Amino acid sequence: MTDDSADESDAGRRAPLTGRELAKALGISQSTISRAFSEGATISPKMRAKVLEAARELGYQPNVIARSLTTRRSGIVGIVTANMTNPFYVSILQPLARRLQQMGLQTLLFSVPSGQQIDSQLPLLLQYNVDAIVVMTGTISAEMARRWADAGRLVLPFSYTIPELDLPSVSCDNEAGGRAVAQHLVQMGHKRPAFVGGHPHSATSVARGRGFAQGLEELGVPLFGRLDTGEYTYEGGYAAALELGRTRPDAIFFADDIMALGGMDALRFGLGLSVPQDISVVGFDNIPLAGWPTYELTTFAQPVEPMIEAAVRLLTRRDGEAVTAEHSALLPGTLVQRKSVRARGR
Amino acid sequence: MTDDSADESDAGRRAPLTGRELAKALGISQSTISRAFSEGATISPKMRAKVLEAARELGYQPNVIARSLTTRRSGIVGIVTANMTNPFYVSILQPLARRLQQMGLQTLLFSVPSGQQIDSQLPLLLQYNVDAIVVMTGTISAEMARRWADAGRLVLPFSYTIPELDLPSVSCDNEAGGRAVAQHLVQMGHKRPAFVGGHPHSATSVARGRGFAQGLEELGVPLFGRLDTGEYTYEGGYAAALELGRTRPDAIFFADDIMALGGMDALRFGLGLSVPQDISVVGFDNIPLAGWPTYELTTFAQPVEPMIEAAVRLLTRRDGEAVTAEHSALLPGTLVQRKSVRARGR
DNA sequence: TTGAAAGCGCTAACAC
DNA sequence: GTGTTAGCGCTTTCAA
Repeated sequence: MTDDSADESDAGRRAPLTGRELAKALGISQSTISRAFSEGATISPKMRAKVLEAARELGYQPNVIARSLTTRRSGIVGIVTANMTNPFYVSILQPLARRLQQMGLQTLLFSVPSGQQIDSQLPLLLQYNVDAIVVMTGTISAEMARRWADAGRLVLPFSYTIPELDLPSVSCDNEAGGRAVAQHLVQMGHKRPAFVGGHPHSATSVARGRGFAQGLEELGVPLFGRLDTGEYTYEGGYAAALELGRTRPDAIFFADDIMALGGMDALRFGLGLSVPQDISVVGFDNIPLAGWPTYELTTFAQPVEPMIEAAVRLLTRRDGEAVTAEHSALLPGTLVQRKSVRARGR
Repeated sequence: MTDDSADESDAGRRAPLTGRELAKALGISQSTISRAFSEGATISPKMRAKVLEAARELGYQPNVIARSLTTRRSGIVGIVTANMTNPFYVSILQPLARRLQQMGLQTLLFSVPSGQQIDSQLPLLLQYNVDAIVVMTGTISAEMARRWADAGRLVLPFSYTIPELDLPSVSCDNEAGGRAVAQHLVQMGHKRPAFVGGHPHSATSVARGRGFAQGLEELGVPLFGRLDTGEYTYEGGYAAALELGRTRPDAIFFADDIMALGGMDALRFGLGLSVPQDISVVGFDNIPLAGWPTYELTTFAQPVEPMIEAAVRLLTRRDGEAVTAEHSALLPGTLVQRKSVRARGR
């Protein structure tokens, strides 16, 4: 490569300052520099102040890559996600990344093709000495999960659970949510409530559906119909509503908002029905779109803030404390009533 | 730390295999292992096959952290973003991350508070030996940009430009887009077209507005009104439309879709106007929402796929080839006509 | 409390 | 082609 800077001082190309260089400049040893930057190291306050001062002045920052080579921790959290077309995940991702940053952790985004097992990709993340992974989607094999746990790494399913594995997880109380929706619909006089689920094997969808069905049963109202779209998308909700709507339920509970919005559009534009006059619609998540005036979707809100805080707490635990399924956070959500549900005459 | 595993074989906690261990197992030198995993290294095909075979069998993978310590490249691309509530950025982020993964690059997500200078955060990224950063938002000082360039790192503004700096960028031809919208609206007989911009100093907003104004001028139609929301949000668009709508333009061009959707809702629900009967609305980006039946928004589509490909091409350049502003990709978009624009009688 | 020295797992000259 | 050797910039014993 031809370098057109003549001078040897070479103001530009300068690599970042190393600890050794800073040490030399201060006439001390490199390990003292290291100690100045380590939390509980044995170093006099005076010396530390001096080092930090000089570091700030000369623009020295420890190289985290080199550090993680010895400590075997990188300060990086991997976030595994598939379906980012779903606004709910986005509304998680951004604040989660920001909170982690505040805690001095970085976020490695890992996107897997929807519905795919994430196992094959994980060794790659392990190579990066990723401290933990937050899994927002997909399944992970028991063996791979154990490999991570054994390496002292946390695998944290977020907003869903993998029932077979002894993993801590952070999620909303989906079953209670489904039940709350059932109670609300019955209370509003609905007689023919239907349910639209996502992927039929996803624990999330199952829990919401079960809570809903049980809630109805407890109140003596039969579940009028049920359909699984296979995936949480606008299009999936649209198609499901088109099919289910023809059977004339008086309310449909969708397992998430994005499907509910697709469903509302299908009912309105595909079937010519009016929401909520002809049929009530309820969603789950409470994404920003749900509050827009065109939709005014009644929905069960996931407690996003507390969920993120719970995740951050688990992710910033010090080593040595094993984190097991017992540390899971199952947080309560709240029903947000808007205008997509209407009282039915009795 | 107390270790409660009695046996010394210690089946669980086993650290990943190192290159040296693999070498010993094969009775060869560690550098041969390294060569087997390096693209253009001088190693016999036979030996390489043998090593890779053994590696697969024993589950060895090179430690990328250690590698990046010597090579000073990490295989990580930082993506700096602020406003992820905007679906457009999301629709970029996911495919971009996935394409980079395919190329063997990882994505470090970096979220900065909206509107903030990103300079302060960049040294942190540099610490991670991030090879390049894709900047989707915010501004960066000339000095910081130079520091990165000097360190052989690419700073790539995506979907926007920082005019003052000699940086390559990938973006849509915003000015041409604005002009195309102007032509379309005039052609459809509009006489009082208005413009709603985002941040008044953002190059993107300025270019779209300028193209629009020039397009109108060329066709002899005066710009009826103009407003800047200060940020690209639904709420911003809503408020702007409320204000601008009262002056009775016959069309509003919003500098992006999310503002346009907010605008449509404001016109409909806030002002009781009907779109497109009373007023036409045009957006920019073509996010998925724009195609939903409630909105059917006519919009200028950014060429997302080509933009991502262009970005990936720049990001995967081999070192040594300096990448300057001349390598910028300014890609043409297309007007997507839906139902939010209606012909006006002459 | 500080310094010296070893090593984390790899790449890259340099020999052979 | 392959082995040897010297680092990359840190953390962490071990002495002093």
